Amino acid sequence: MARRPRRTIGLLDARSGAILRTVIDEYVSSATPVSSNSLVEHYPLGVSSATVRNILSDLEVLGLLSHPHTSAGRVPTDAGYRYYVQVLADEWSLPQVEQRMIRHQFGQVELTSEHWFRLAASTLAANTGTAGLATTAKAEAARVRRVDLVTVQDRLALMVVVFREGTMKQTLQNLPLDADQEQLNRVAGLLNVLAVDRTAVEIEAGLADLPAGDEGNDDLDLLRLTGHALVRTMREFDATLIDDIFSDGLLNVMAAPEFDRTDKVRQIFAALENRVYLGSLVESVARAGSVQIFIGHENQSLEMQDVSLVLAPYGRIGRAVGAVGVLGPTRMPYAQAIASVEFVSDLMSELVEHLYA
Amino acid sequence: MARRPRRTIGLLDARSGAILRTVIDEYVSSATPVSSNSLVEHYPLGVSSATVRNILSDLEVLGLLSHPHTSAGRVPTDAGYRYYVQVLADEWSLPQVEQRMIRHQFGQVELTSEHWFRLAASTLAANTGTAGLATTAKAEAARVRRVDLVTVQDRLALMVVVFREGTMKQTLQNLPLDADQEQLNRVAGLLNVLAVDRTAVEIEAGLADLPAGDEGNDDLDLLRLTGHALVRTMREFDATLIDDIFSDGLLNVMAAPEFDRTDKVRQIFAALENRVYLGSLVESVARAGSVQIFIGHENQSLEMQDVSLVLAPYGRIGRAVGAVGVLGPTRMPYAQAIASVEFVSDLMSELVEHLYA
DNA sequence: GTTAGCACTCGCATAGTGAGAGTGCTAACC
DNA sequence: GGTTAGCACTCTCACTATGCGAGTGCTAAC
Repeated sequence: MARRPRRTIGLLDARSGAILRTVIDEYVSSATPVSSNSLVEHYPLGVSSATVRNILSDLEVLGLLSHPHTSAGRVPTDAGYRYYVQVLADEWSLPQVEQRMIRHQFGQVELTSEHWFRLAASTLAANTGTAGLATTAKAEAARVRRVDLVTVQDRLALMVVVFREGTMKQTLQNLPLDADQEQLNRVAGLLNVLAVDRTAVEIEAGLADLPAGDEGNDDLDLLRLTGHALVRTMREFDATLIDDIFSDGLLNVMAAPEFDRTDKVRQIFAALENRVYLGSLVESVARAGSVQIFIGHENQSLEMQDVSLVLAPYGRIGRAVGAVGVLGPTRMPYAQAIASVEFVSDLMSELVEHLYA
Repeated sequence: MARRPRRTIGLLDARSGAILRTVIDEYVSSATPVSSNSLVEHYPLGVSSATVRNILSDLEVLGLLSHPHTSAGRVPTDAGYRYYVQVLADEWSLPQVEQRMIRHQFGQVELTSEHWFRLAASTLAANTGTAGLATTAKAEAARVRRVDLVTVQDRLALMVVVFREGTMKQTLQNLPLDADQEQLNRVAGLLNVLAVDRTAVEIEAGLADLPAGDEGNDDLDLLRLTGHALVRTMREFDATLIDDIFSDGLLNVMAAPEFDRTDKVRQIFAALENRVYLGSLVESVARAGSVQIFIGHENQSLEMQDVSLVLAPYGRIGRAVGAVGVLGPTRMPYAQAIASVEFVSDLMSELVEHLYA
């Protein structure tokens, strides 16, 4: 339907765009299909409901809106939301007061990465009314910051590894001989020389270069043993897509009317447990290097067809990278979500920066 | 209604007890109200449905069964389940094959407490069709197994604490002066002398006994600083009721017909987030020293009125204690749940035993 | 291009109905 | 006295019918 030329935004002329935006804003806040009447009543559109109906009908033909049934109002489609976030959404940023408050909270909390993740998730949840997510930061290949060996029993030692990315792992290690803490300290010293700042591959190479034979040397034997255990631990860690994921506000999402039936809720939880898919999302967000939005059917994962994700990477691209974001119904306040996620991811990046000299 | 004396089990005569048990078994597996007819059809009771009806009616008067409405069958009440677990439930134990398989799995998994918790939770979930839970072990007052200090930046150090109970904590620590790793190693050595095997209170006392003044001594200053940070960390840890809780099989529970409405599901999650109440349960289970069952309304917590918990402590009473258990609808296979929880708690106790010389 | 007017569609709430399930009671039976 | 057959009674559930209200889509006039 060609109309007189107007300023167009994206594919739509200004008026159609404005109406689409209004429909989405209205639907996001009310959760009920939006009728032409309610639009002309609540917004100063300057046209009659009949005209609005014509436009709504056009938007439906374009696949941006849909119709639950004949006598119902309009509901945005995934494509509609996509157009909205791409073209229409007003720039929105967290109020300065909010920003200061969040910064303050991150300053107040104990200097522990776990606290940061939790705080990031809960901040996002609170600011968007959806579920907040935060994954731990991971590098392609983890590098050791420090290894320690602690006696537990005569022939059992605890190996504690701290990675440069901030995560820790502990494993128990059976020893072939009695070793006291003093000896373990010596071995740990050697192990640190071999391992600090190195990846699994590099450490393995270093182990191969150790003087061979020399069976009598207990320290060297223990070094080999614990070194290989360390490499195994690191391999396992490297193979993990997401080490840990923190979430908050899932109860928010459950309260949304689109999740009144339990099977929908189950999908969300199944989705969150699908580390493979989430891992691929985090990876793609890290590659993109900026906030990414996955709306409903755009998600490959079957469990995610009814939810949207807004994710942003944090950390240093190429080194340790994680993601923060929100998960909610496709009917989500995208502008706020994007702004909040961007803000928190910047904040997390600053914090991670601290952990690298 | 006095009848001729019979062998009575608990308060009920043998026949009434048998019928109550049958009703519960049937209801647990079918999830639909049990009618007098279905009982006489499916079980060799040797009496007519009319007689069964009389007995059911008596059991209802006693408050052990209830009636959704006139023309519906009977449903057990919380009191009915209580009587069942107390008096009626058949002894049940995990089949030997199961037991061996589970033992094997615990042997296969990497020697990391986190893996054990996850395995415990998933084992319980799989064996009972409900949600499996496992909390980390905690002592009244944590004792240090090892402390380490790692340089991060010139004036920023990472403190890694391993507790005897197996948990680890890490915090960042701002330093008043530049300190290289060598110096931190020296300080950490002193800190370990002061802290190993000690509680927060004891370490604080030790710090107070340090030679005063002597401002020029950097090592001593750092020792004081990190020592107090350590005490703070431990205090916070001691104040936490449950350090961490692992769960698995929540999707199982959601699939149960009693949780078809989302608001019921929300209650479960709210309940799991209620660390205070869960902590009090773990404590009471630890005090009791054996498996405890909390059925529906017996729970103080409002969110738990529709669920039952079967919990058992593991670890060494008086030292590190945690709990494993299952959470599900009150309509739960109690006998299996009790046996599974007991078995897994014994297994976890064995494993924890390993961590103490 | 816009708008008033109106017919049309469809969901939803309400009421009514019949079938079916299961109980509770009574009177007879052993 | 306990047990049982028989039957009336109650209540839910599924199904159908009905009317209302909401909202659209179309048409003809502006």
